Amino acid sequence: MEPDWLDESELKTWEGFLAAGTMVNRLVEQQLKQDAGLSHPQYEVLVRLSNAPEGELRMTELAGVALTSKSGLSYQVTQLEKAGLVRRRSCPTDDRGVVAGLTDLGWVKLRAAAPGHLAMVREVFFDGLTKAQLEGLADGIGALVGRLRDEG
Amino acid sequence: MEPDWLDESELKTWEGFLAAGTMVNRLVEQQLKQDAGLSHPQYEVLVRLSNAPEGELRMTELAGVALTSKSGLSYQVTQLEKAGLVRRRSCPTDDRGVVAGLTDLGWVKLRAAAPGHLAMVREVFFDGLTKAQLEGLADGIGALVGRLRDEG
DNA sequence: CCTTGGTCGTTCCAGTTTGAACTACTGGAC
DNA sequence: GTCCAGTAGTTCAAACTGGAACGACCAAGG
Repeated sequence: MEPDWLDESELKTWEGFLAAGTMVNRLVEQQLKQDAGLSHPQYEVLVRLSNAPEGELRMTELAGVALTSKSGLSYQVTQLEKAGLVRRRSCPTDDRGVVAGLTDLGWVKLRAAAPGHLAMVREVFFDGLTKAQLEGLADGIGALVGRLRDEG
Repeated sequence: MEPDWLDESELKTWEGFLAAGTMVNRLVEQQLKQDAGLSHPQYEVLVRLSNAPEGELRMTELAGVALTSKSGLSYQVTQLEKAGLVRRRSCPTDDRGVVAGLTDLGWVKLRAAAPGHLAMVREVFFDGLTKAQLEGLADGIGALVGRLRDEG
């Protein structure tokens, strides 16, 4: 006997959720790579840092936002360091720790990349939605994220 | 002067959208790998094939659903072929073409993997949403997918 | 026929991702 | 002090990824 499978509407929602995530990511990725030479994860790192005091953050805090695994973050920060956009220094209060911080060039690069990125986000995400759809989507997403954050 | 940046609510929605996609994908991926030894893309291929007549589909049709690039699909099908779950044969009506089809073992594997996968999808996605939230989410996703499918 | 522009699928490559070690350190218990 | 379980971050191997280049084929026009 089959377990209760997804009904037609559920299936469409689930597949749509996966497809939308994939497609949106791909478009954003391409825009960033083309216009700024950054990958999406790299851009995310710059943004997180720019929102932190002094533009600095512990590695763990950076990874905690679930963009990638610890090792993935290590790799990306190394790339950004090679590009001169980010600098590592050891954490003064914990000798195990490392804090990554934006360099001047990092700030410049981020400011230069932001408008193009923003335009793409609007184009592929917000512009396609009515106000009501956006509200509904936001509500659902909020519920999802809240739940996922709890159960790990 | 700054371009019109996302307001607080928009930002939360956008970041949530990315985070939800990432987290859900990770959990599904882990479940499949652990319980069935399949990656999510591989499972997707099996599902698409199982929904096609005779359990067979042209490579292009498989790739068209935006799971991966052409080369990525080629790779995954090769992996599935090595595992004995999928078989390739040349397309009778087009000598360039290749049709991939489920083997008996492929059907068995898929049927065995489906319940666990379904349970995980319910757990991380549907169970966290009220009926109203699900409707809103479905509506928004539908709009997004419709729009993205058009503009490539 | 024979081009010619296009499609199909694979292969190659360089970049990226992941989990599993591994080292170095922390902070509490004793 | 000295354990010791746990955490921070890096490094490694193995897998996966997308794009570009490729050979094979189709199909429309002359």
